[in-house]
Amino acid sequence: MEHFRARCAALGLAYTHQRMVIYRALAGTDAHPTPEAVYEQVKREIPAISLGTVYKNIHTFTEAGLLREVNLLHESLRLDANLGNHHHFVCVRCKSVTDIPERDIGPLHLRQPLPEGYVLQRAVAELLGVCARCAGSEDVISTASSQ
Amino acid sequence: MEHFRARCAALGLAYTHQRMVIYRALAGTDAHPTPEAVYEQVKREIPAISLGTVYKNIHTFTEAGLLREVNLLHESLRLDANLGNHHHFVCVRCKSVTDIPERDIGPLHLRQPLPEGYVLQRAVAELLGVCARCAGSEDVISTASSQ
DNA sequence: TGACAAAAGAGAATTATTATCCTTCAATAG
DNA sequence: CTATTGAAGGATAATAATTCTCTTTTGTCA
Ligand SMILES: [Mn+2]
Ligand SMILES: [Mn+2]
Ligand SMILES: [Zn+2]
Ligand SMILES: [Zn+2]
Repeated sequence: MEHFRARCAALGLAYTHQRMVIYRALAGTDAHPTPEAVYEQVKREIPAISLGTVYKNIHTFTEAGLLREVNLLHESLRLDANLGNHHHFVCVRCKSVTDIPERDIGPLHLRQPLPEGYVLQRAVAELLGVCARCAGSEDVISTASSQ
Repeated sequence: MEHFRARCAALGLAYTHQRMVIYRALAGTDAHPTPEAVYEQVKREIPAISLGTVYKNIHTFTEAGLLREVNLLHESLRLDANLGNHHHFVCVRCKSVTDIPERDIGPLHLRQPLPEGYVLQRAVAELLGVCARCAGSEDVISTASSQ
């Protein structure tokens, strides 16, 4: 766990006390906190830390692969008038959402019960990847000058 | 599709031209638009419509069950330092996210190929429901559709 | 048709996030 | 062990998304 200094070095990131405490706040919980929650936690140890520093490091860590975003689509509300059961493919590049018919994926059955007291209403698969348009127009290969 | 007037009546909602056009913009696409995108679409037909009206009706429709939010966690970025493969249970009440071990759910294998050109990177299950704390603390007996 | 609650429009306010600008500091070469 | 320097931090302004407040208009129903 205290390889953090080495991991920063390996990633070409400067090691700072702020980074260490921010990362520790995240790695030390199984909740899925907001930047604000991380900020509140870190402030207990570094009262003078800036919220901007928390945001900046969250992005740095995410780009470096030390963290993941739970919700790729958090930037804005996204709506769906299709009320039937179906799954979603989300493009990590353009954030487009494509419906996937329910029958295209095996039923999401629970092999183990949920934690005590939890009540399940619905289960959907979220497929993450790159959509056709983004895959075709990117640095994958410069064969495309379409669109 | 033009039962919309009747559906409004059944839901106790006043029928307005704005509502009809907003709903039509949503029901007429398989994209998963933002409120802004809906607003832009609707403005073509009702140039004087207010963005607030779009937001208000989106909420009204969602509460009425005519629409769904794609992203329950859009209010703020949520972070995860657990890089291993696992699934998530999201509480529709308190928005808490609980890790579900990958082995607790059958592998999400695709029975049909993705649309041409799509590249899959990762697949996760999102279980929606009510967490133990929320289920235990409220009149959650009718957990079908509340928020 | 008239009364009234609901809905729409305008714009201010709030919240989440990002950008800017200046200061401080970690890394590293000498 | 310094000096240099670009990266990182802190303060705060700016932006984007969403909600709130207030006033006017409109749909519903008697
Ligand atoms: Mn959908
Ligand atoms: Mn997780
Ligand atoms: Zn894409
Ligand atoms: Zn809950």
